[in-house]
Amino acid sequence: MASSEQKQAGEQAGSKRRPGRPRCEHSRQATLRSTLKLLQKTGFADLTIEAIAADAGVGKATVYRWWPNKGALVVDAFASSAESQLHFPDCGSVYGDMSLQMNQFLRILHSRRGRIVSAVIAGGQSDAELIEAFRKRFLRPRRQEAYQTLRRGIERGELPQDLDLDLVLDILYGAIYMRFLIRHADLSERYINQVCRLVLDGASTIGRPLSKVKSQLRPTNGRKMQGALRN
Amino acid sequence: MASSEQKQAGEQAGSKRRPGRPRCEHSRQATLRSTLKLLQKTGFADLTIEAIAADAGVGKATVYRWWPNKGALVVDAFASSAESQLHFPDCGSVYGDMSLQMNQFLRILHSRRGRIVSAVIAGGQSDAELIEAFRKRFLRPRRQEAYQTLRRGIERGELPQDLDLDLVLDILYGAIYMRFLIRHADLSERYINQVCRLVLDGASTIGRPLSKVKSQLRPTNGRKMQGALRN
Amino acid sequence: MASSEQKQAGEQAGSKRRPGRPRCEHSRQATLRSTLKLLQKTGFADLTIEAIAADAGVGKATVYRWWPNKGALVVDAFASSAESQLHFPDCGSVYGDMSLQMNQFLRILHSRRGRIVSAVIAGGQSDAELIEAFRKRFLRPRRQEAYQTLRRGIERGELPQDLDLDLVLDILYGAIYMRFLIRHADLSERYINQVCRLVLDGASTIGRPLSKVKSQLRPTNGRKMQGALRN
Amino acid sequence: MASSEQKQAGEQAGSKRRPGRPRCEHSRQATLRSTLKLLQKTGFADLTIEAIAADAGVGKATVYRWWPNKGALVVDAFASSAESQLHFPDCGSVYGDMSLQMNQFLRILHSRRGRIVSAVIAGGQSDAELIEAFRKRFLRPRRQEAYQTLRRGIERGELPQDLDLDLVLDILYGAIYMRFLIRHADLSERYINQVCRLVLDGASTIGRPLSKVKSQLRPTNGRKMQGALRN
DNA sequence: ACTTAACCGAGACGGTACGTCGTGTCTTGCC
DNA sequence: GGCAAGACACGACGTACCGTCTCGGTTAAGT
Repeated sequence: MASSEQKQAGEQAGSKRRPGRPRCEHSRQATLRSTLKLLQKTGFADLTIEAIAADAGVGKATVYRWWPNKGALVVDAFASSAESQLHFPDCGSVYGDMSLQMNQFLRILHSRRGRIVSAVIAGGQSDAELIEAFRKRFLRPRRQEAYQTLRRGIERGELPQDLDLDLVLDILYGAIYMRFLIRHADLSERYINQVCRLVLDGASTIGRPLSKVKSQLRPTNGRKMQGALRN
Repeated sequence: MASSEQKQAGEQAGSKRRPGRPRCEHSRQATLRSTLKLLQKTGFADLTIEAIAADAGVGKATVYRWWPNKGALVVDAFASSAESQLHFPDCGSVYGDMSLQMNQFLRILHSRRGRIVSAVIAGGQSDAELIEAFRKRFLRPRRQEAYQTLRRGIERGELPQDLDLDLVLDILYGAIYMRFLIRHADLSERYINQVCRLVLDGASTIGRPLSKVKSQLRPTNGRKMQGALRN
Repeated sequence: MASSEQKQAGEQAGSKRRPGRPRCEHSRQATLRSTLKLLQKTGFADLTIEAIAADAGVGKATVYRWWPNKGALVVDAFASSAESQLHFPDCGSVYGDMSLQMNQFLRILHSRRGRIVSAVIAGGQSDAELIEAFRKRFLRPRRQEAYQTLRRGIERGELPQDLDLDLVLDILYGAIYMRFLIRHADLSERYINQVCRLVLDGASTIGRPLSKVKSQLRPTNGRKMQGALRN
Repeated sequence: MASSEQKQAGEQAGSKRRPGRPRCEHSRQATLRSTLKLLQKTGFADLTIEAIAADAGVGKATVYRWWPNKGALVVDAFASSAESQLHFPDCGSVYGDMSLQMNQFLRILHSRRGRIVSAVIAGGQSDAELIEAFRKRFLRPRRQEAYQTLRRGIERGELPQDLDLDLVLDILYGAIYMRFLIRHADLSERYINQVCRLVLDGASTIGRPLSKVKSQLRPTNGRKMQGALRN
């Protein structure tokens, strides 16, 4: 994926311009633009290079020259659309910060960009580079900021010190992704707030990684485990 | 999707056989079997109906006669294979039952059939009928059982009476789906147990739907109003 | 072709009715009727057994039970439509009789049955039985009568005694078939009259078979042949 | 039909190449060659584009890009193979020239290419474009030459000046086509010579169009009005 | 009246070819 | 040498008929 980046890096490394006409920036952007546009209409599986090239007024060979396959192109297009960074405020409570942040995410999912997110995740199920790009360009940056939010909560004493941050964030966001992808129930602001409250409340008491917890991991008998529910 | 079911249901409803030669059950099962077999090798996008028909020794038209598209076929195959695999035991505690069931699910996801789950969800992002079939044939039946598990917990007093069951289940399973689909962190037994503990613990205290909290329909019930319950 | 005939003959030969339900005459006629109907719309190549069966409200297997292939069915249908025998008058001159007879034929070709004639000839190009049936059921009966017409002309002295009748008839009717099949020029009554006159005039002088003619068949030199044109 | 010709003509007319890769002449000829080859084995109805493409080592889409249907392809193949085969010589007499040319045609019909002629005429009975292509690519060019042959005969005085050339040619060739297509009698060299003699003899005396006969435009010519000329 | 056997309609079956579409590669002439 | 245009070999698509095969039901002759 993102082959254009690599090739440009190659140019700079040689410190000498390649001969011939340099690549046409206009074509590149038209291609990315058309990719996003069509992706919102048709989904990843039905997206065709042919249609993108036609829509962009670009030769098919030009597309293949710069992107090795559909996934790489979609990744590039997706990354180039990461326009407005999300705002992670500090409003004094983990619940407030997280629910605000998650509601921003919700609005993205409900916007036209949401179709692209689902398309990228869908495509990523059969294209390792595509899902990797999704993680690197979309998930990770957001998560870095979410870490800060949770750490502030720990400092404030709202959350235990040895909290497994990824655990909490996967639970929180997993609840969103689930309804977003499977669409079996309403993905509303209210739902997000409920998720937030339940998970953060659970985290505030027992959210530490099990490795540091004294109790058994897997009780040999379900009956005996009953009492262990409260750790 | 799942057209064979519907047509057969139609027969039974009319209580009178349709005229003409009845469908060949042998072909149906050979088709489903080949679908599963090939899906484990190639992934959803590269799976072709042509290959399925050839592998099953079945005419292509026969496949199209009973399944409108690749997705419906895959869902049918998946559902028919996974139907009797996931049990919700009663071992005396919500945590025990849920973590056991979720670990069963985990094993499916990690088996070769896991590819099928991700394929169906991926395909469903651009095919409404496909994701609907996934919900109807796979998600919903299991969820019915999960409701029972949670209700037993309520009866035992482990969970509050007015708990929003779907909320809890979406949080629990969302955490699994997230790591399964985005693959950014290890989807281990340990992870599942942690999720289970955190979420059920959170649920045991504050997981009631807000609407019921505000209306206070049944004040005689032993519910404890949380001070933190706002928004 | 015409397998139904053969089977019925078989019944009679055994002088004992076969057990079981006898064949349904209604289905047979509906099939033939639909064959003619569709043949007028689509031509031989595009005619399908499936469409015939559907149009006739008859099972496909019933068609195959009684006719081994499309050609045989078309032959039967064509033969069953040989309703009105042509009228071969005796009006005192070969020209008068033949032109009248050919004009009757012209009207058939221009009617809806004309499409069937062309379809049968077309189909006959890749189905020996079909063209044989055309000869036997359509061409031969007409030719028998045409022989009479020409023989009357010979008796009257209008045509030479040793005239090759088939030669003359093939020239006369060939001119019609050519324009009918290739459709490069108008196939009109006037054209037929012209053909008739030219050919019969030619026949009246030199139409004897060459075997009885003294002159060389193939002159070794074209120059010398010039005078031989008049025999 | 014959689309390649037209498109190439279009190029030349615009005197400017179309953009994009030009068509591959090698593929075109391989396709035509395979068409002829297979047509001699299987007949028109059983000929498949799929087999042609496979035999020619050509993509099926490439065939469809240049020929709209099987018929057009067959006509193109036939025309391109028969173009330089039929010569109208000038050996000093109409009879000599015509019989020689008709015998050349006879040899074609009796060769393996004869199957192609009958296939095209057969296909043309349910495909107007196919028979039109046959006329344009095969019949018309040859007829132009035949006109010359007959006109030479007129100049030499062998045939009357106001002879209807198409009438004579349709009678001559119709006799061939009839036996060729209906196959009810031997289509031999002897037959052709007989036809030739009879028809040309008939033409030499009365083959003028009736319209011109009645108007009597040029009474100086040595035409003998026939008493039998009525209707 | 009952059995028997062949008929019938409907339509599913394994196939084959259809004509279309998208893939990724290639060849042009222009820039 | 990049670029658009578009032809190319390839392969899967979803459809239409082929000729065969079950089905349940019908129709008569022979018991």
